[in-house]
Amino acid sequence: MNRKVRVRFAPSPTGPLHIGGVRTALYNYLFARKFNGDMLLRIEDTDSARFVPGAEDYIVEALSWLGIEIDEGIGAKTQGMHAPYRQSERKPIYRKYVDQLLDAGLAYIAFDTPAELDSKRAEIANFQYDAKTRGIMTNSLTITADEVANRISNGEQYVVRIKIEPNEEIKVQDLIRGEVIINSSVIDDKVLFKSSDGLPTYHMANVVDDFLMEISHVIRGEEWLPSAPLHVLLYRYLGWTAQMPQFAHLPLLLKPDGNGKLSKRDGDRLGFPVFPLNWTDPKTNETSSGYREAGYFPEAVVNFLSLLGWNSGTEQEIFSMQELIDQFSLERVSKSGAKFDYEKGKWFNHKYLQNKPIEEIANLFQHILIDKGIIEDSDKVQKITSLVRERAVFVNDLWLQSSFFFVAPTTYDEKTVQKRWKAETPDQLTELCDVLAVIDDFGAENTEEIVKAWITANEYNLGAIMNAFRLSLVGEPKGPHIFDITAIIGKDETLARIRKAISSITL
RNA sequence: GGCCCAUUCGUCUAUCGGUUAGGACGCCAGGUUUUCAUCCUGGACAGAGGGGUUCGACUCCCCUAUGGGCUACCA
Repeated sequence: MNRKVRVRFAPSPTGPLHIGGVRTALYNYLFARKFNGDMLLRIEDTDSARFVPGAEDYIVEALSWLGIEIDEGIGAKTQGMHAPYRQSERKPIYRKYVDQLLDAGLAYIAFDTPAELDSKRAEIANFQYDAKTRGIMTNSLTITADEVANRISNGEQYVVRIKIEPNEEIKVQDLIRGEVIINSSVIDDKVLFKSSDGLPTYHMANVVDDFLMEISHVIRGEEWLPSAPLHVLLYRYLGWTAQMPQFAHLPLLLKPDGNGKLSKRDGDRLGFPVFPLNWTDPKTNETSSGYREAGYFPEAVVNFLSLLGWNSGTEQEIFSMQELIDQFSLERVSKSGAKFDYEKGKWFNHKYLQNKPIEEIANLFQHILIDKGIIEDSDKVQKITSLVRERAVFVNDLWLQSSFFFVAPTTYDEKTVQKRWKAETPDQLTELCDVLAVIDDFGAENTEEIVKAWITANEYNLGAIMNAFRLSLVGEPKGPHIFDITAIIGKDETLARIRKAISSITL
């Protein structure tokens, strides 16, 4: 089939977009771009009870942050020819197709209340509303047309159910899994439409919209695989088999430990984000952390996610969005669920932090400094950044790695004092101050040369001097090359720190 | 319970009947270093089990086990 590739990401606005949803959106996007197709964003808000304010904006913002561009629908520059793209706003569209099924005898009206259904389920083990049981239920198949009309005109609520013929092998061609066959007897007469709000359910709305929006490929999570045969049937009942999209069901993202689908709880429990952006639940005020606020680069998140369930077949690990687009294929999506490995996610961010231009990283760091009330010229910030960035995973780590450049230590690491601060240390450091005080060129190389010559001349222990020196400057046994530090903080500050250490460290 | 999907190092994965089963994260060791980290080098670590098919199975088939998903007037 040679039709234009059109895919959609169709989340339900019931809360923040889960990271698994992000991956689904990403794969849709990569597929669309690869084949010069269209990426649509449609909001599936047919369940008015579960609507959460702000969720839709969140979805749009998250995709935008990640660089997943929407060509058509919600969040697109121009809405597109199939507007509206919010199912609640498409309400008038669906009724016609529901009636079409009803008129053809492929669906029927049912009056059973939720309470009645519950009691049936309690009464009959494994109760399923289907060919075997619909005869004992209250519906247009068991009561007269007059009574149906009567009940409706009396304002009684009803649903429309699909009438599934039993004992038929329904085949679903899945681009990732191959042919999946399900016997129609195990599918129940799903509700397609509810009179209470005049809206279709997911299954109906999904099929109707995918048809009307000319969707060519449905790429969605594996949790939809069991209902795919129902959708196939719906396309057939509606007479749209020829236009039916191709299906691809993605493997799920699993918990890092143990088993099961990755959930919000796991993030809280294991201490990593499962959402792209921070989110505050409008009802409970509960907040969930996001990758963006945790300091991730969107490119790193995209790269990380792209490899959770797909691989290029090469040994390449770092991919730009364009490289992903060029190399992506559904055939190379794996079939089994992928456990979410947060450590690897950090590794990706580390890589991106190293590979980005130093100016860009320094600029981000400068904003962090400003937030802390530290004003430094960008030249100096860039120098410091280049000294410490290789040890940072996130931009925020730069502060942890370099705060001593900006703020003199006020305490000295106890263990290091024990190990490095000897009885003779104060005298030696006082001597060091004298040596440093007369250096004109305080550049790293020159200072190092002079200090080392002094150490050699006096036959001091290099390690002993240097470690005490470091402790004075940093307060901890960490940090870059000592003379890179002294060069940046300058002679006066260096001397002040040594003197302060001498006066405050007592054995 | 029923139905569906899946199963290679701890994790993400390569392998599309013949390989010393490869890479990456993590882990361990060594090296670099005045410290910590980075980095470099090396190492340990895998085909769930049982039957077939085949000259030959990680690869194909079946069974079992295990894991996951679905089973709503939720998506």
